[in-house]
Amino acid sequence: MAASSENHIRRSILDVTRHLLVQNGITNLSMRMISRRVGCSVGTIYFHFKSKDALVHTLIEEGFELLIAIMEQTASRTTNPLQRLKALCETYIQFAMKNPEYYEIMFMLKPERMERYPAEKYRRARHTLILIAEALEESTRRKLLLVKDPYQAAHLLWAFMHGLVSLLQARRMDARLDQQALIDAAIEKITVMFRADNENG
Amino acid sequence: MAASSENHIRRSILDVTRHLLVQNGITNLSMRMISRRVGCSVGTIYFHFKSKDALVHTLIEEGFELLIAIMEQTASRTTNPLQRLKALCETYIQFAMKNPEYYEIMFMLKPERMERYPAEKYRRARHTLILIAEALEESTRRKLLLVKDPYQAAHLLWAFMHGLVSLLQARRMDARLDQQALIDAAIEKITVMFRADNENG
Amino acid sequence: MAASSENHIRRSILDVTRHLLVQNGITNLSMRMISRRVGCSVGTIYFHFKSKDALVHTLIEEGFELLIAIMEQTASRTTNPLQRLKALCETYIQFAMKNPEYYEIMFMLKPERMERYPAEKYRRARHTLILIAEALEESTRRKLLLVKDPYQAAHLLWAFMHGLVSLLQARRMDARLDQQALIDAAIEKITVMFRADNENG
Amino acid sequence: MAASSENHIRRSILDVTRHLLVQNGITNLSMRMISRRVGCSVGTIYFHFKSKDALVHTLIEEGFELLIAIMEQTASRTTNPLQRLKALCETYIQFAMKNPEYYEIMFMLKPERMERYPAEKYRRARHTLILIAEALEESTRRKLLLVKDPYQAAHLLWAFMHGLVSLLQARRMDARLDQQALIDAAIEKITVMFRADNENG
DNA sequence: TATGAATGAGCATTCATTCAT
DNA sequence: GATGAATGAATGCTCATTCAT
Repeated sequence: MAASSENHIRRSILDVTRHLLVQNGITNLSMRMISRRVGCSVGTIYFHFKSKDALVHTLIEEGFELLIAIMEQTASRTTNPLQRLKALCETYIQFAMKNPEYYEIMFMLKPERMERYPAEKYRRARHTLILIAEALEESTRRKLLLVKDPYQAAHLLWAFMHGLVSLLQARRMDARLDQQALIDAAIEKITVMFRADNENG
Repeated sequence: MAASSENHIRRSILDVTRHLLVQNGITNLSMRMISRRVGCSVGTIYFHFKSKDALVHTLIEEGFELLIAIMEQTASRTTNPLQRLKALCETYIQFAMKNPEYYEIMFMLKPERMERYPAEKYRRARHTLILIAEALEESTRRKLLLVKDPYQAAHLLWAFMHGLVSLLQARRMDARLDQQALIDAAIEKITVMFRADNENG
Repeated sequence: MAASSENHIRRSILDVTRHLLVQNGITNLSMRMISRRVGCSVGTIYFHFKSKDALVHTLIEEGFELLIAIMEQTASRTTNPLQRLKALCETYIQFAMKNPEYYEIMFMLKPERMERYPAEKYRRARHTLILIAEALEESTRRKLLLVKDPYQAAHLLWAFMHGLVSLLQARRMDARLDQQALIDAAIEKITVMFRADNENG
Repeated sequence: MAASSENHIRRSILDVTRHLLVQNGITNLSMRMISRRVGCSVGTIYFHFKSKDALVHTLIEEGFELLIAIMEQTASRTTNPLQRLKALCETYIQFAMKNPEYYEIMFMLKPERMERYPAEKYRRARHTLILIAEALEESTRRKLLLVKDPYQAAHLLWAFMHGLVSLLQARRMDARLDQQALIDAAIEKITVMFRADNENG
């Protein structure tokens, strides 16, 4: 492609922003700081991105593209719906733990504090839920699980996973507990939760 | 009396702060704004609280006292451990949904961005986990559930509940789903998760 | 005398202020800090002193009273005018070095920055100069020195001493020089400066 | 050119700061006031100077460069050491009287109140003392004066001059005395102080 | 006498953003 | 494409002072 140098600095800005996001959180993110770290002027950032919000939007979009890509890849790799469910959950948690900065802006911002971040962008999260719901539904069809409302159930699984990763990332869980053991136990419980013989009404 | 009028403004400051916390989050919380809303000068806030941090600390402490109080009350009200477990979870979720501002400063701040908030205060959250762990353990003793590591299991339950309430509060779940139905379903799953005959490892 | 408790706290305020003055200088002196150190409320200070300025005025006055007292005592103790001159200079320097806080507010404040400090208070410094001028004049009369304008000469001596003590107090002189040796040398030079056979015009 | 307009405002900031320094002293110097007087925003000052301290540092450095430059120029102009000594003293006093704002930040701040002002900057004052000491030493070598410890003697002369200019600047000397006459008398005494036949120890 | 509560103006500093060049 | 210069509003916090009690 052409414009390689412009892409280079644009990419730098995005990457520096991501790193600063992990370190300082979104609220301590400043254009000045980004420019200093990138080694360009603030004006340059404004040339590539309309505003600070636009810069963060771009990262949010990138994050969702990345997450959806790996979730679909995972979904397509396994035909057994139960195994697929487990794999999807593992993929989600892995994504969150490996990309805390993406995860933060994708899932941990409150909408009322950033009305300016277009809601429609966040709705892409549903794609992930649909993949999970499909695995639940197919499992039910094949009598491997018994799930009445797969879409709602997908939300419950999401809640579980989200709670786990956000407490881990916030380092709020007892440090004496083994992190991987917790994740493994959680994933095991996920399949248990919807066992056919558990449904009781 | 003097005491009541002095308490009045102090209380006002705390309450206004809580409300602003829900609206704007902790990072958009400003002393000026609090004073404007309370109808006093900034200096007055500084008369009652040493600093912005001290003001937030007071709220954090209040929140934990409130949560622990109702959790213990709940725990003491029910002898059947399975019912107690359920009641504890309901109480926790209710607390979070009714007091989003307390919940935010208690459970949704990342430590690296609030080093100045004394860690020891946050450790009080463990009291809640211990109450849950005890219910799990007693249930196991009475063969109502089968939980190998009750403390770890309590963390898993906590993660589930935390994920649920934080996604609900952030309005990130599909609005077409009924909120109360989701909560009920979650609580039902919680007991299912540790059914005796589910343990397979 | 009666009013002992009131005097006690009043005295405390004055003494604490003096100590803070040495540590922080006049500009970092705050009513809050004084009250904290005294262990009373700010209001109490305002009961005893009309304002921060009035408090400092009181100290300035105290300082001048003290200085004038010891200068007069010194003057009255020695009849030989040359010895008296030397003793007066020694006394002045000693006062400055032992009471840096008094010295600061007495001699190191610029009038344009504190118009509110009544000039007439500062004029009391002239009493000191007159004692020195008298010693110079009497020395001249007795042909021990040759001083044409004793009052101007007193000002020169004052300048010398003031320069010495203020540079020493500000720790601006080379630390490798012995402080007492400098003072001794200065005092020696003072008598030399007005030797009869030095006058050449 | 661009360079001239950028320098223009930077220079304005420095000059306004100097003027405010004379009027109000360093402690009453505020960034707001500077910006108001310059006619720019506070942010602009912060664009040109990292902080208030950095701004003052720049002035301190400027002051020392100026003083050292004219002292060296004076030193190089006269070969006769006695005349050189006199000229150096005149130059020093002139500098102080003409640049009271530089003089204040260079010589009248107490170190405990300005720890942040790098000590190494102040040590440049010694250069001035060395020039004076050299003149004293050469005068002694040529038997024009008799000075045992020229470096200490230079400090004494400095003290004398510093006392004179700081009392004059603070307008603490009797206003009826002629200022220039005082300065002249002081300079005359300076040479007298170290006359060969005065040394008696 | 003494205090606790309150105020309003002030402080240094940082921020997202703009724009001529 | 990119920058340096500038802005105005915001931030947390401190200050001397007042006054009812």
